[in-house]
Amino acid sequence: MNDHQAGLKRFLSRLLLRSSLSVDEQRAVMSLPGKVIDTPAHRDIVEPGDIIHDATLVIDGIAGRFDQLADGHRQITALHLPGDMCDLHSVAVPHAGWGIESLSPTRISSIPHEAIRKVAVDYPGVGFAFWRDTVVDGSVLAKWLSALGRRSAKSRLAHLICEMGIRLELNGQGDRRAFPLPLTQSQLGDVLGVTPVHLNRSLQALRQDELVAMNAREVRIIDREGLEHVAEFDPEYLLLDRQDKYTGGL
Amino acid sequence: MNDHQAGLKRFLSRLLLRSSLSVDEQRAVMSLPGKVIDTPAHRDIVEPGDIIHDATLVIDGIAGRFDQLADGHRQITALHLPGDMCDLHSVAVPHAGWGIESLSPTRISSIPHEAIRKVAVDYPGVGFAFWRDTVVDGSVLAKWLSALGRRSAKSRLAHLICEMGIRLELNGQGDRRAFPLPLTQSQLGDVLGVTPVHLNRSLQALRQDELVAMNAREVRIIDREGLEHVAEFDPEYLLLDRQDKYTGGL
DNA sequence: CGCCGCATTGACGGTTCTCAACACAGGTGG
DNA sequence: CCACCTGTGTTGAGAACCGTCAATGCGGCG
Repeated sequence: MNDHQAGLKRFLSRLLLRSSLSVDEQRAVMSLPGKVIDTPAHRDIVEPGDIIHDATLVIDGIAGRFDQLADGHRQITALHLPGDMCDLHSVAVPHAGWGIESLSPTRISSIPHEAIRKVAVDYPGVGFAFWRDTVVDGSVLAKWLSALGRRSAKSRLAHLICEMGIRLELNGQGDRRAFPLPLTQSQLGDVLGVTPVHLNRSLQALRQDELVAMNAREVRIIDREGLEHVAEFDPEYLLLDRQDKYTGGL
Repeated sequence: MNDHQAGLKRFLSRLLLRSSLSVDEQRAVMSLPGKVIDTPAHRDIVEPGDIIHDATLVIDGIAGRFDQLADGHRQITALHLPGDMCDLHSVAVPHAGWGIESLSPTRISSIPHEAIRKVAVDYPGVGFAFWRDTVVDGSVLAKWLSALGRRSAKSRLAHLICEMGIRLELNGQGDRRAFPLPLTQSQLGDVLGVTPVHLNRSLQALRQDELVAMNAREVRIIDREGLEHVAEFDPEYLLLDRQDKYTGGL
């Protein structure tokens, strides 16, 4: 199995987490074409304002969706792990108001919108799974918005660490108590809406409380329960159960 | 035409803004069933955690989607105007992690998911329009996230006022310089992630700068250009143009 | 070795929160 | 008609959170 197919397989697993797909439907997803591209860290994969014709599937590394302000400051609005289709929503809305950047060295597969659309139309169950995947993306976005509006930086950082643990565990990259997270403090600040300096201080507060030990490469959670308490973390918003049990199989 | 149909018509206009639909497809949307319900202000229409079987179409008034914290504080994550389907995404994900509340006295129509799903499957173009509508919702969410992370309260308030002007103008409720906005300062604070006290002070700053005059019922923008400058407002994220020109008509 | 990006620390200032008080309008019951 | 109540808007003072600026240390890499 080549890298592109390995990425598709992870993407398919992600879909199957929330949607039932028949063998035919699964085969249709697995037969999507794509071109593998390697990028170093800190590169823009999609520039804000582009009109795009291909979706970006993360095979390895971490990518970020961001919004850019006039002064050049960035707010990262989503983190994308291996198996995530960064901009599945771009299939419906090709005019990118956002950008995508590689946060760590990243291997991606570029998949033509046209092929994705054809699968969605030919297999309504897959189309529904795509729609649902977009909704999951929005659910995470809403939770981040709520955290940014109502929680302290320390609590937001704890929340993000809890979330990344669950998502990476699902991907088979470590488990929820210890996992790789190759992000700089500056990038974490761009996610959480704080400056690098303040992120550093928030992190030290978590270390001081003996909740977590982490560096630029990996996270070790010392007291998961305590961390979840600081974060008020409830993984429900990640929608980890089958959603189609309520929708007549679609 | 009854109220339910009037609401559907506005919803259809919203879809047509971004997606082309054939006469048959439009008729399918207009034939969706629904039950009209009136609610006073400050009522929960959907409780967080519910499993829901009907989507909520706003016919009149303003509704808000919110996330609730352990201490009872709310963060409003979306505002829904007449013609908006509050929780179209619930068709794909019926397990609500969010809640919906009426912010002003509101008339809604409750539309069975089942009917919406059937239309989406029978008419792939409509299904695609639904998906696209969900993406627009996410685009606004991302812009709000970015504002919350990177802008001052004053700038965020200015941004929200600019956005509401455009959205209400599209609805035929006033124009972008003067429009009804029946929200309390406390509710605006819940949208912008600030306390009512600080929202009041941010608003006074805008009044001081002679940018806007507003009360609990309506907004009059005195200097739209100045306001957009404070907000760094660019309406692109509202995706007001036809998106299907890039997607082969879907 | 020297360079560069990143983590860390300190001092200071601005933004926003909390707590508290008061004004005002609309609605309700006497 | 008036007294009262409640929700909302407004203002002030002090504290907590977070940003800015600046300097230092540290590790990887040429």
